[in-house]
Formats: sequence, C-alpha cells, structure tokens
Amino acid sequence: MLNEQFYIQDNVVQIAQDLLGKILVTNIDGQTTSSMIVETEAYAGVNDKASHAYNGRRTKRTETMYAKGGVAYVYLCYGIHHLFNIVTNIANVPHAILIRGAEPIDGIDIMMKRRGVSTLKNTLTAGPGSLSKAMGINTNHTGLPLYGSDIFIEDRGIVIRPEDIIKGTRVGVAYAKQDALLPYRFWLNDNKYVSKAKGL
DNA sequence: CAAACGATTTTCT
DNA sequence: GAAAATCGTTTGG
Repeated sequence: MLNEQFYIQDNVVQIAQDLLGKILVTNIDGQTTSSMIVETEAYAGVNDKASHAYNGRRTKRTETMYAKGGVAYVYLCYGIHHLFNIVTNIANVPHAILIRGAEPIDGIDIMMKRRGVSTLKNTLTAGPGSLSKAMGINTNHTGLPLYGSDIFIEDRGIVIRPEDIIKGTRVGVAYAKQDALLPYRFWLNDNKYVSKAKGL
C-alpha cells in the first residue's frame, strides 16, 4: 500500500492527480471491498474558500484535517451522505482530497448489498455519497490512519496516461466565490464511474 | 438554546 | 427538471 511519505507531500493538487488509478480498499464488518479511484477533488487548506478549514477555521469536526497526512476525514453531508476524504500534508496544514468516484473491483456483491441494488450500474460507486456507502465507510472512520487494516490505498501498478486525466472545477462549491473556479477536480477520461455532476 | 445550512442522492412530477 | 430527505455542525441570539 502507499506509504506515509506519499500523503505528506506538499502539493495537494498533484496528489489528487496521482490518486487516480490507485486502489481504495476497505475491510469493514469483516467484509473486504476494493475499487479504483477515478475522480478526485483537492481542497487546498486555509486559503481555499471551498475548504472547511478556510481561514484556519478549526472546530471539532475539522480537527481531523489538521492531522498529519495519511488519515481519513469522513463527515456527514445533508444529514444523509458520508463523504470520504484523504488528509494530506504535514500536521497543522489542513489539506484534503475528496474521493468522488471509483470503479468497483473486489466485493462487488457486498457493495451492491450495502446499496440495496440487485444489478451492477455505474451509480453503484459514482459520486462521493454513493461510493462511501458502497465501501462501508461512515463517520466512525474519521481520523483512521490509511496505513491500517481497515482502510488503505494500494498501488497495483496501474499507469494513467497524463492525457487521460481531465481537469475541471469542483462540484457543489458555488458558495466559495472565485475559488469555485479553480481547476481542482480531476477524473479519468471516458470512465463511467465518474460522477455525473455538472462542473466542467 | 434555537435556527440555518450543506464538498448529495433519490424520487416524484 | 424540481423538490424532498434528514441531521450534525456551525452560527447567532
């Protein structure tokens, strides 16, 4: 799996791109599932109006973002959806990367059961809320290290060509004014597990 | 202590 | 295409 050094790099935008094609593995409730990351968004700390940690905002919820890179930041959105982020950079620099979409690999039957569907469709793991539910991730996992046995990320040698990485604006952050225009969203060209949300 | 609000998804019209 | 679902966090009184 990816080592600690990977998560402590300074350039969160670069890490967000490097995560494409990596494998997210969860071992939750005794059930193992994995999927290839195909869509990410970078949240670049205190100067990023779209980030929960903008302007150094530090609360009980966002405290996890200030941890040293390599832990999970999971929070509840709209009272319904658990959104999974990867914290990066050194301690007290609140960078994070939202995982928005992934392509199912192992334990597809388990993921379908968690989502309550009987057929495999792209909506199984497209979109941050759906992905978290399929992988069994919830707010109990916030702060968990990504080097542990419950949640971790592997490099299985999948190489993504630079021309297959598409850049765009982030989704659902219109409130961030000019920072909403930053090209901090990355996804794989033509992958059907990329969320359908608007934001090109 | 009360009220508003999401880094969204699903369902209904 | 529009609106509901639903609750912890954050902010204001």
